[in-house]
Amino acid sequence: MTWSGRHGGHERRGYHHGNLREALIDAALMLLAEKGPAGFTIAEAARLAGVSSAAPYRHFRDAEALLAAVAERGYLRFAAVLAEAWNDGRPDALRAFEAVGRAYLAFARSDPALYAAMFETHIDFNASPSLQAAADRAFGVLREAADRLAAILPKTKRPPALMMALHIWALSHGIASLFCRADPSRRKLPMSPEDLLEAGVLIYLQSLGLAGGEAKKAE
Amino acid sequence: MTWSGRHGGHERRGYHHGNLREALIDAALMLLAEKGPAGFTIAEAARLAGVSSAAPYRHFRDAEALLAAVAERGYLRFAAVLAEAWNDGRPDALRAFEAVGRAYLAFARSDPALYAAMFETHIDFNASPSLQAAADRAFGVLREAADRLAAILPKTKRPPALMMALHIWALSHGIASLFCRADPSRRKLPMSPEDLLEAGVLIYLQSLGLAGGEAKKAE
DNA sequence: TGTACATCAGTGAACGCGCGTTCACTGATGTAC
DNA sequence: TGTACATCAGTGAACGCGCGTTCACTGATGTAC
Repeated sequence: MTWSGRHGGHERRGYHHGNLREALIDAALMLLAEKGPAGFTIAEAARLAGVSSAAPYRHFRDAEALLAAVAERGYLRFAAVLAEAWNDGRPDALRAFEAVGRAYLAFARSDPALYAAMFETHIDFNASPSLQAAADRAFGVLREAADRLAAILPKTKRPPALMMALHIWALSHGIASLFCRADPSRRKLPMSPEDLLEAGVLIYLQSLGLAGGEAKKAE
Repeated sequence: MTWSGRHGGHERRGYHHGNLREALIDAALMLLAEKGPAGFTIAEAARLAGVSSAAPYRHFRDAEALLAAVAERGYLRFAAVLAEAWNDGRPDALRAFEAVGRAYLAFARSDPALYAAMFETHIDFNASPSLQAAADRAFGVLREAADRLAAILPKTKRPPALMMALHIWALSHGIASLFCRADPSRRKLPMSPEDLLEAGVLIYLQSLGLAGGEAKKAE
């Protein structure tokens, strides 16, 4: 496949690319998807973007900086996707919460390279405040949802909302990373990852006294 | 004992290395720990093992084959560690189950490079039957533990044991991979990963009707 | 309005380097007789 | 028991290649006046 240097409707006009930074992030993403983190090089990203191998250095100090930019974009999109699914807790906290879970898996599934760049690359979050902020924003959606859900649980059984958020995050990430991959390293599963996650979350929430009509019977 | 021990095992003795295959796996592991999957090369593994750069090709077709051998060793050790913690369900299923959880995290924590080679490298399990078997053996311990645990749950609330095993596996893996890393990409946590996992498992099992008694959640 | 100029994003050639891989070879080991 | 020989795990030199990075440069753009 050829990549003539066009990006998002911006026509390549000649000497100046116009949007090279974004084009390089796109290119890096394609390489990650194709060859994994080990097969990614700055030189090839430049080639994909249609510029000389020296050009990327105008925008990124080194390969790590480019990958951090990829991850940052990933977290921003991730936060947006989760927030949209949460929809401010509508129609009710539980259903919105489950929509968030499905959105989580859908994201990992539809863009595995991006997800891997976010969670499998060993990035130093401390090195980039904006990356840290983007990641925090994504987790913030989960945290907010857990808060709202905790509020409707009976007080006697209510655990710290932060812990709930961490449990749900870990379970979602575990399922995504074990069962949602596109490559042959994915584990086989006798059910859909979405069903597995939803069942797990329901069992978990029942224990916390979620009064969900048929979801829980009097003990 | 003579001045040159013949069966030292790790002693280089001249033209023939004697244990190069294992030495290369060791070397690969060190490199993975130091530089991550992207920084690993066959040439450097050979250098670390003290042989010429052509020598590894007597044992491994390419870098991927070496990494698969690393992962296979990892799964074998993992299975052994988990089986030891399970201890055939002693003293009782619940306590043994929690010991397995702790052993899971301890493994990920004490040997993050090995854990990463097993779960973050995108290996094709289908390409190597022995690798597949080793991985199956590790999951088999979890599966067996879930079976035994399910047996003591009230029939009305008992879910398929396979699903239980998958939930626990995903939760453990999620916590390990998010919060047990040794590098700066690890997320901060207001509690120990072990406590987080134990609390999550307890909440989950309570919902399945695990008889209360000692299984109280922390307030 | 036109023009001179500063700024900046790109070029392309160059460099040293280390990797993957092949090759004919060589030294050690085990074994048949 | 000794010896001849097959086998095999290593050597070391060689090669082509592509990467990372630097450098002086050049073309395009925006703007002050």
